[in-house]
This record gives sequence, C-alpha cells and structure tokens, in this order.
Amino acid sequence: MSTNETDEKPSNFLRELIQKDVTAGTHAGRVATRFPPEPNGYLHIGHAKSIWINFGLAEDFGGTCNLRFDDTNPEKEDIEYAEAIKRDVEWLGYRWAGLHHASDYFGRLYDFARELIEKRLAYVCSLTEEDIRLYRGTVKEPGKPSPDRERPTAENLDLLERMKNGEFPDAQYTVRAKIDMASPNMKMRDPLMYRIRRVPHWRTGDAWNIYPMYDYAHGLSDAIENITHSFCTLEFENNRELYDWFVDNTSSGAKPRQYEFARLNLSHTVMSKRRLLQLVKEGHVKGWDDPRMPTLSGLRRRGVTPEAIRDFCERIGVARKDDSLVDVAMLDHAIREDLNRRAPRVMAVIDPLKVVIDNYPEGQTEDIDCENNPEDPAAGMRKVPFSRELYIERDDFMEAPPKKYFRLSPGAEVRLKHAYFVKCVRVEKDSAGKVIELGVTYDPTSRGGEAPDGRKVKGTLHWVSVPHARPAEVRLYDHLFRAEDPAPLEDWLSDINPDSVASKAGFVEPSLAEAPAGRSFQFMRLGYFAVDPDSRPDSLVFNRTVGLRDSWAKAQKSG
RNA sequence: UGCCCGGUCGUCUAACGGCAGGACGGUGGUCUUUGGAACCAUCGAUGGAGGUUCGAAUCCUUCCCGGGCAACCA
Repeated sequence: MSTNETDEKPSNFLRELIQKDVTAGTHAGRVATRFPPEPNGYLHIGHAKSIWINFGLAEDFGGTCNLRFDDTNPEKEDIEYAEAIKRDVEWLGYRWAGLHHASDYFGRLYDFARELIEKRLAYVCSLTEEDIRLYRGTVKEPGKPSPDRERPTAENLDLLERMKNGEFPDAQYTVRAKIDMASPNMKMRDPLMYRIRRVPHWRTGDAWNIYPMYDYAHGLSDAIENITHSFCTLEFENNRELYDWFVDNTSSGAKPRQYEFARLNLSHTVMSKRRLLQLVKEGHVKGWDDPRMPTLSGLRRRGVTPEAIRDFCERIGVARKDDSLVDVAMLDHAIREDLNRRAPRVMAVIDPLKVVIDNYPEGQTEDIDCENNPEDPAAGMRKVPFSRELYIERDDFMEAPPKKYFRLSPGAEVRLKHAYFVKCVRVEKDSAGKVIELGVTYDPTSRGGEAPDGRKVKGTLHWVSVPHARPAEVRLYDHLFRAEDPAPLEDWLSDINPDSVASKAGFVEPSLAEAPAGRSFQFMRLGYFAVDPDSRPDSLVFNRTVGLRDSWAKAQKSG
C-alpha cells in the first residue's frame, strides 16, 4: 500500500478541506486561522489539540494564525489567565501572527448591532430572563415572539445607546437578533446579542456597560480578522447557522467558515475547566501546575516536552466522533519516544539498599566512564565515582528469587552498570528480619563491565556510590483518577487515585547536583525524571515524568 | 421525543464505489553492559436488517446505540 507513496504526514478531514479550498482558490488561496481561548482558566492538553490544529494547519499551508482572547464575559475573565495562556502557547512552540482580543472589537461590534437594528434584524428586548426562556419554547414546540420584536428602529437605537451608557440596571434589557422563533434550531430563536453588565472589564475598564454574547462576537471577530477557516469543537455545531447569519447580515465584508472537530478526552483524567478549577480550589491537587494535572503547566512541570505533546496530537488525529476517549498510554508513548532520544542517562536509587564490596580497598575511589546516551553518541561520556560502599535498588535483590529473576541474590553474579561484576556473598538483616545490607565481592578484571574470560551475566544494576551520593526527593506520579473515565461518576472526586503521588528519599549521582529546573534525565532502569522548580542544589527534587516500559514488572503482575 | 451530528480492531485513526491499513495496547520472539531502546512475528474491527450495484465501511431505507441543542456561559 505505502510502497513508494510519500504520505509521511497523516492527514485529516480539516487538512483536506483546506487543501480543497486552496486548490479551488477560495479566499484567493489564503489560509488564516485563530486560536480563541477565553481567559478564564488554564490551558490543558485538550487545548493543545486545538492549538496544534489551528497553528499547525496555518503553518503547513503558509498561512497565519492569530491568538485571540474571547474576552466577552468580564465577570469570569482575568489577565492572570491571559498571561498564562500566552506562556503556554509559546512553550508549545507556536508564534501568533497577531495578538487580538474580542474586546478590541467592541466598537465595531456595536456598529454592527446598529446596522442590524436599522435593517430591522435586531431589537432591544425587555423580557425578563425567565420570560425569555418561556417565550423561546421547547425543542418540540415553537416559541412565540417577544412583545418588543417590532419596536421602532429609532427607539431601539436610543435604548441601545442608553444601555451602553449604563442608564439601566443589569437584566433590564437585552439586544436580540430577530430571526425565527419557530426555528427547529433553538440557537436561531432570536438569540441574545448583548446583555447589560455594569462591571469593569480587565481591558476596557468601565468604557462599556453592555457586553456581546459569544455567538454574536465570535463570527464577526473572525470576519474582522479576515479569518478563512474557523475551527471549533463539536458542541458548536448548532451555532454554525447563527455564525453564518451574523456574518451574512452585516457588512463585515468577509466570509469565514466554521468547521467542527471532536474535542480531546483523555483516560484517567478530567478535562473540563469547571472540574479542573474545582480540583485546584478544593485542594485535591497542589495547583494548576500540579504534575498530575492535564494542564499544560502541569505537564510541563512533570517534565513532558512540547515536542511530545505535538507528536501526541499528530498521533491521535482529528475526527468528528464525539465520544472518543484516548488512552493515556498513547501520551506516555509519545513522551518516551521524545525523551528516549534526548534525555541523558544518569544513575539514581530511589529505594536504597546498602552494598559493601568486601574485597574492594577501603578509602579507594575511581572514576567510571559512562556513556550519556546510547541513542545519541554525540551526547558523549561522563565520569561517575565508584567506591567500596554503594546503594542499589532494594528491588534488585531477593533472598529467594523466583525463576527468571536476573538480579542479585545470594551467590548470584550481576554487573554494576559500566563498572564491575559483583557476586553476593553476605546478607545482613535487622532484628525484624529486614535486609539492611549486602556484602559482595567484585572481580577486578571486569572493570568496564565485561569479564576477560568471556563469562556473561544476565542482570545489570544501576548504583550510586555512598560517599558521593546526593540525597534527593523523588516524586512519583501516577494517574490522577483510577477510573478510565471519571467524568460520568456521581462522586468523581472520590475516584482520585490515592497513589497518584508518592515521595521517595533517594540518592542520585553527583553530576546531578547543579541540574537546572526543568531539565530531563533518564534515571537508568527507572524512568524519565525532570528537575522540579522547587529543587535546589542542597535539596534536589525530581518528578517522574513517565516510567520506562517494564516487561519484568508486567510479567510479575500477569504471572 | 423536534432538530443537528456521529458509530471501523481493546483504544485512536485511515480507506472518498474496487484486496479494511496504520499507530497505541496485548501476546510471542530476536538482540542487548538499561528486563530500556531497536527489530521481527502475531492477536484484532466495518452496530443490526433490508435495498442499489459486477462490486458497499463508503450510496439509499429502516432500526439500534452515542453526543449536542431549550445560560443574560463559551
């Protein structure tokens, strides 16, 4: 099938639809998109999908993508969120052609409203909130017209002006589009364009006392920016008819088109802003950037790279199936792919067991040559100190090992990575029977990890020299929720995984002493870890980004 | 139940009337100074019923299932 076809980039229906437009010369072959977040929360990996679509597609077609804050609801929005959003978009590696705000267009939008009123296509309505709902009818019954539907144009214009000036209290009036109270599409039953809100806006201050609704502001903002392709999620499908209505009935002079795609759902987490906010507010997590959160700031803190996120977006594709749930294993895979290629290998022990090499000279230290990354020869080598006393992983010793256990046990010989072969000759226990120290002997001729006589060992262990070890706090993260899909659970909060975070007091090799925050490493045989922002040279902190695939652990579990 | 949208391996996603393919996952293996990585093999799907057609995942009918729409949210 793909013998000699060069279909490298997996396509999707949005890419094809743009391609069709470009080929047909629609919009003169121009491609302009926009990413339109509301600054009322932090971006999560679902937004990353939208960012990847909007910025990525524009990039692919030599077009432009704007960042536009959909700031039409001053009661919920804040500059703190806007700043965080900008940071996250840039972190993902994208640059906006223009930085805009729906609030930049409040003036233009107001003029469009006057235009609509003059065309008898909009009116000022005095119905109460409850009456508006009643008059709208139901999904099965048509609505009925507002008594203000035929209000004279001059009166509408006057009322609009006075609404804007703050002469009326909130809820006294609304501005509505005059469309069709019997439309089978509820969105078309004279939707609201403006509501009175006498509150300051984070950008326009107290210049306005009325604020536009999403449906009214969005399409026209797209038109003002000359957007060609306006991508949004499936729940706005019914809004498209209204989007077109506003664009077609005003003199915006542009014809952007809206297309919908399925939002991302990821297993073992929640994605709604409301729930994310609740997790933060109620203290179920440490903050928006808690490494267990699906927020971009949380993923970043955990050590997930932007490259991995973009690769993930490409892997999951884009479609219109609305009940999909992507297995988080897909994300883990993308993370490992990236980090395997780039993260330097180091040695760290997170559950230490002391080992003494009985026949190694006391007080002696030697520098062992270690490769930094077998996947990348250019990463070079480093020296790691070795001595008579070492820490190994407690898991790497068993007094009574099962079949196929290749690690250390009484009488067994293993390799200490890059160093020597050692054989276990002694097991020390405390009064409770817990192993507290191992005695081993080493083969001095096996320096570097290979015996001159050609004998092989099955197991290779990572280690850290006791006198050179740097203590480190190692935070192990796991899925925030136990259920694959916690969202529909009545008591979703009680599904939080009690083991979603665990802190270990471990030791790392001295080369890590000055590792800067955010830097990623592979702790050999354990996983990928990133330096936490809390880390300081005298108290190192690492976050586990993702574990290594572990076929031994898997075999144990299934066996 | 009115309108709109959607159902393809366990999961995500291709196939645009012409051999149902890829990725993740699973399983088995090769290799290995990470039980990592890499490599190989393998498991595995068109919601049901009719119809159109030489030929249907694709077109039509119907049924079933899922999602969205009746905020002065976006």
